[in-house]
Amino acid sequence: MKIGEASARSGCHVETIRYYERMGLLPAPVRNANGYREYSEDHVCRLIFVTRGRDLGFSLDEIRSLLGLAENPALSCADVDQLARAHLEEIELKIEQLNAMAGELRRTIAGCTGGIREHCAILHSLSECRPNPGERTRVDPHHLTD
Amino acid sequence: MKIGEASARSGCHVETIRYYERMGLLPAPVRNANGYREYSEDHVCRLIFVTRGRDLGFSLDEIRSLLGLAENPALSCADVDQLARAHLEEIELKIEQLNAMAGELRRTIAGCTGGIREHCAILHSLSECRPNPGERTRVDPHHLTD
DNA sequence: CTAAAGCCTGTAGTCGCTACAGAGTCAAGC
DNA sequence: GCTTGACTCTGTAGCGACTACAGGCTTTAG
Repeated sequence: MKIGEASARSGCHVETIRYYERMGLLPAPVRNANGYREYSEDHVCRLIFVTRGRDLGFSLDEIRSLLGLAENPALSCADVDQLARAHLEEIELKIEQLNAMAGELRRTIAGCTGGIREHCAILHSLSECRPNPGERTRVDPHHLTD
Repeated sequence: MKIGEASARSGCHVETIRYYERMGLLPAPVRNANGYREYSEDHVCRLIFVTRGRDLGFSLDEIRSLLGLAENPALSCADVDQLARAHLEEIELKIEQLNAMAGELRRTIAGCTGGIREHCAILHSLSECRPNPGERTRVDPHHLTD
């Protein structure tokens, strides 16, 4: 099948498929006479593997590891398990941080009367000068969804 | 004060301070004879404003808006409020998605016996070929903290 | 036969920084 | 006075995971 069909079957944009090939996550398919990529079922399965890993929040690097593990039957499942556990911890941390952010936002919104600017709790809370705040953690607000 | 002190006072890396200036989030400070930037208390406050907005998950663009609102006393608090509410919704969505991810990871981890590869639930769950999966959402797993 | 859709390569843009390179400046110690 | 190291400057390139072109080819549908 051509890249368009592989895209439809895997749910992966064509540009992303070519990107994964460049990144070494997808083996380069054979080309037919006109130079078009010709994909097999295996490619689609692999694309789904990658896509599904991304959905679970794994980085491409982690997925590369998972693919390596999946293709080396001599290795034990424990490696995979450990990767997943580490990843779960990261996600849990992130949820915690987001909950903290949401709580703070709710508080500041609750303090806002929707009226006069001088009393706006949000701007006030943002403007508050904290001397020597020290190290802070920060959560990336972007790319909520594709 | 020089950029190093502004950095210490605001908790913002020096490179980030210069970056915010380039991005128009921080007014360019005066320069003294040697060309060094000379910051005022106001600059530090503004840096803290930006930093705090980032901590709450606002994008630099949103912070630019907030700064505009904060500096235009004619505008009502309602604009600020709306921005914050929209942002809160995004965060709540993100938490939901992360919870779903965590749940799925926990399930696959629970199914893993830690033993023989053929029975590894994680690899199996990733490999599962789903025909025509349709549109999926995806959460960026990166930049948990700085 | 023609127009649109699909495919190709290569490169640049996104976001919010971070990390250099290569140069100048300044304060402290010898 | 001289050296050393810390600080500052500008400018540019890199990160991750794509996305979006430009400019050209091929295939397909009407």
